[in-house]
Amino acid sequence: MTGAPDTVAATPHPSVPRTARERARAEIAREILEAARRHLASDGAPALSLRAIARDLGMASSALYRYIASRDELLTRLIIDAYDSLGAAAEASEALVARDDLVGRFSAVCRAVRAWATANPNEYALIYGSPVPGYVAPIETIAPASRVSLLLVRIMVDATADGRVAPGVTGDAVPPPVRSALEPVRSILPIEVPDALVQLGLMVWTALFGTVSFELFGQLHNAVGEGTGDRDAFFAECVRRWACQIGIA
Amino acid sequence: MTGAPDTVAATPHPSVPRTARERARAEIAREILEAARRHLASDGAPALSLRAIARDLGMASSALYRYIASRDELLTRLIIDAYDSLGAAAEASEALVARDDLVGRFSAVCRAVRAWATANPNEYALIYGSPVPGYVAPIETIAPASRVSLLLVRIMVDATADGRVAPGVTGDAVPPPVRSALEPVRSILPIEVPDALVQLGLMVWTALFGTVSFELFGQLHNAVGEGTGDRDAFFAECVRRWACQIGIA
DNA sequence: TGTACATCAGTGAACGCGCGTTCACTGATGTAC
DNA sequence: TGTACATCAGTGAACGCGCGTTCACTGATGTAC
Repeated sequence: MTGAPDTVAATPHPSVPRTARERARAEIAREILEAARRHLASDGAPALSLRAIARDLGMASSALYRYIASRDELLTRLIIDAYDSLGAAAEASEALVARDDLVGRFSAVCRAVRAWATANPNEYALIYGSPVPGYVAPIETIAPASRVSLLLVRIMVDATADGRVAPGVTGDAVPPPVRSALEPVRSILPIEVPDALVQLGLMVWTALFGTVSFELFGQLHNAVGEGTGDRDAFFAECVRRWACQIGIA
Repeated sequence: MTGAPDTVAATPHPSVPRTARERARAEIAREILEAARRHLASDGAPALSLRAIARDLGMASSALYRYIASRDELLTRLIIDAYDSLGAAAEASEALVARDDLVGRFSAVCRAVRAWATANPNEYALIYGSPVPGYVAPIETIAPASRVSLLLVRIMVDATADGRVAPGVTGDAVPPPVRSALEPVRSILPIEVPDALVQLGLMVWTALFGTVSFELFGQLHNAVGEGTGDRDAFFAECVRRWACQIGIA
């Protein structure tokens, strides 16, 4: 693992591995992840089996250990992958909207989250469902996990900067104990953002994923219609009202 | 299973089994459920093992099949149990509050849900976490699953009946597609309850469990403080604002 | 009250399965002279 | 360009584990006469 940095830098394509062995290795590493994703998508995380992945790739199960340290490490990679995939989808949708259309940006994020979750239910369950007992997510997952919330945060920051937060929110104080609870988010925000907006932002963030989880995990049964477009209409109405609640509409 | 109804009705304690065999059977059935609950609480649903339960009770694993049909059936019983336990806790808390104190009743329900979930994280994950792949909840779970929502519904009905819903909610219409999506809940509600209140009620219900899930499943890490009382303060503030949102405060 | 028979809880062995991980090994690929 | 050695991907057998479920059986409890 000492390597030779300048040798690498001297090659025409520094990011592409040079030797045949390295190319093969990268390729197979990719195939392992792909197979793992396929199994995750079809059977869910609890049923993810290293032996099944090895079978898929036509190799001995022990060979996987040249590429991954353990099942937990593979799970971690899948978790990071899922967060990144969701984050990228949300960012792409949000980027299409004009910067000063705050409600549009907010709606785009919400819709993207729901669409991604619906398209990738097992990936969604992996990151937003019940934690696997005994598994602890390492630090590397934190950054990817924050991508969606960062988008929401930026919308609130922009709203504050442009003076477009409803007066009902700006003029709304928050008790001292709550202020202290909000410290972690506060610390990454400009002081101009009012406490109430931070609180409301957290509530809407939580409500967004709560709604998506309820829909995906079957909790809306007998509560919200399942006819054509019913769920879509309900969700759209939620989004509209959330935007009002954080005072950007 | 034909039985003799009048014989049973003639006994002094009709609900108590008569013969020694029946008493023993009921007792052991209870012990099995208790052991299952213990394992669920300590290791979580995915790790629940019939053999482990049998070991706990000092009996052969095959003997369990005199009491349960399969692992899935046991899971179903635990799910019903969990819903009932949560429902009973929420009902008990809510019952202590004066009927005309709508905000008090609402807060009591919210706090009870969070308290129960915190005290029984694996039970909570069983009913509100990611669904077990391949397991489908049978109809018997529906009624127990509705106990909490029924409490919330009653609060909204009472609020409507007493004319105590904020005018901002009463005078708020909802687009026709949303109306259609809300049909299932509407059908169990008096016509007087405004559409907007139904929508808002669903949103708050979803937000409540979304918040509890986020806290329990570790998603609030780096978002809401974990110092003494921080989470309590944040949750209390959420509850306060939810009450405003549904227009009862 | 006593006997003959039916019911049924519980046993223990077995089936058949799949899993994660380790280890000594082989043979191909890469490297230094 | 050619040879000697080091690296390392992949193999296949094995370890040790646990699981849900079935089945023929035994012996105690209950029932009918």
